[in-house]
Amino acid sequence: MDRISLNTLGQHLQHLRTARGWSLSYLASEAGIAKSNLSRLEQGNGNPTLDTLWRLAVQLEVPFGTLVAPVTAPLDEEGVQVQLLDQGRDTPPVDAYWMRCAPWTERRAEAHTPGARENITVISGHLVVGPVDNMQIVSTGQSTSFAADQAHCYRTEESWATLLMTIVYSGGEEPHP
Amino acid sequence: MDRISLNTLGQHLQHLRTARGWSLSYLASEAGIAKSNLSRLEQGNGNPTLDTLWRLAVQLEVPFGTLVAPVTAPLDEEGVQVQLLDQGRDTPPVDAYWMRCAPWTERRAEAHTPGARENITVISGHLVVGPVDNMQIVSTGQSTSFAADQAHCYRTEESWATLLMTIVYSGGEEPHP
DNA sequence: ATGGAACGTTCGTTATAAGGAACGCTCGTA
DNA sequence: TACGAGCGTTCCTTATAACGAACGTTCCAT
Repeated sequence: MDRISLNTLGQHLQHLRTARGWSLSYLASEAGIAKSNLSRLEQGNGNPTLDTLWRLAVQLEVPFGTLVAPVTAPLDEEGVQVQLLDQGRDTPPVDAYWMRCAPWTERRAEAHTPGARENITVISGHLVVGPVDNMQIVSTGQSTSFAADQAHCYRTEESWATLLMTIVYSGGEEPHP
Repeated sequence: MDRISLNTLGQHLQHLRTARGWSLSYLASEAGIAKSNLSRLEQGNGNPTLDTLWRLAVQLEVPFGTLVAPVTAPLDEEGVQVQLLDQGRDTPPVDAYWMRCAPWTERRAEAHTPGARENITVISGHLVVGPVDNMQIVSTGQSTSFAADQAHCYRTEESWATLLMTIVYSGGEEPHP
């Protein structure tokens, strides 16, 4: 938990509150917390408990994660943004990601667990993706699927690319043994 | 914040931890919190700070809200939750959705614009989906694709189903003319 | 002008979440 | 059998989040 996250939480809280035309005192009172508490949070200091967050989320009628969720995906490593969307823990386990790549970038990924497969659907732009010895071009709206239990790679050309990716771990094996 | 929420948080934490085959001591140490703290949380007592929740979410590689999410998320009247994830406005335009369906529910959808296709990837559970005269079963981790310029349908059986869906509008036609 | 009410902030106090050192327990292993 | 390593739990202590009563503002209504 760093200062940046706390700042975004504060800004987010204040935005949600003022968007409703509510005063700080009013929100604090309705949520059942001290206004000094809320004041500190909006300033980006403090480290609220789950109880406090919960009361605020209920009062603002906002899904819980929204209070803390960064405005945009924060991770930018070499022009690639990745955000975990959801995880399925049935058999097989499935991880779902949203991913955005800048033009002319390449992201290499190590092999996942044996039998794992990846599924790609391109939302905008196009990219070249797959096992390093068998990469394919995937255009806007298209999907592809490949074995991910070997080194693989995502590469963009002249345009940005946005895509959904799922990793399917075979036969109920755990992704993080 | 009531006792029930704390219990579900505890159960959720414990499930995520054991699913990875991690010991309580290990997770606490990796996340940088005292194991007494984690122990208390898993028992459904305590009221963690955002810092503590954050460290656990990062270590478990779980989206933040997931830790706290209620067992039964709010559903619309038909037992189906839909959330727009992203929109691509290249050619062709693409809409990306996350979708969750309760057991034994059926959602009918009208035809989209001519040439539109839908792409489904199942994250957990399984469902029967496609044009009403040609529906297919799709299991966890699998994908399918079908013409969406005719009436189509999503149907679950005995289990919940979570999926990613993309709608691809053909030839640059706008989804909402 | 002047009182009152509401606003957001600051500060000392109190409640409590997090930390850390025990404990009893179950395993393998010598 | 005895030992050590690791497990999860239970205390007690310490750090700190939440509270509540101030405070200085602003802005109306008197």
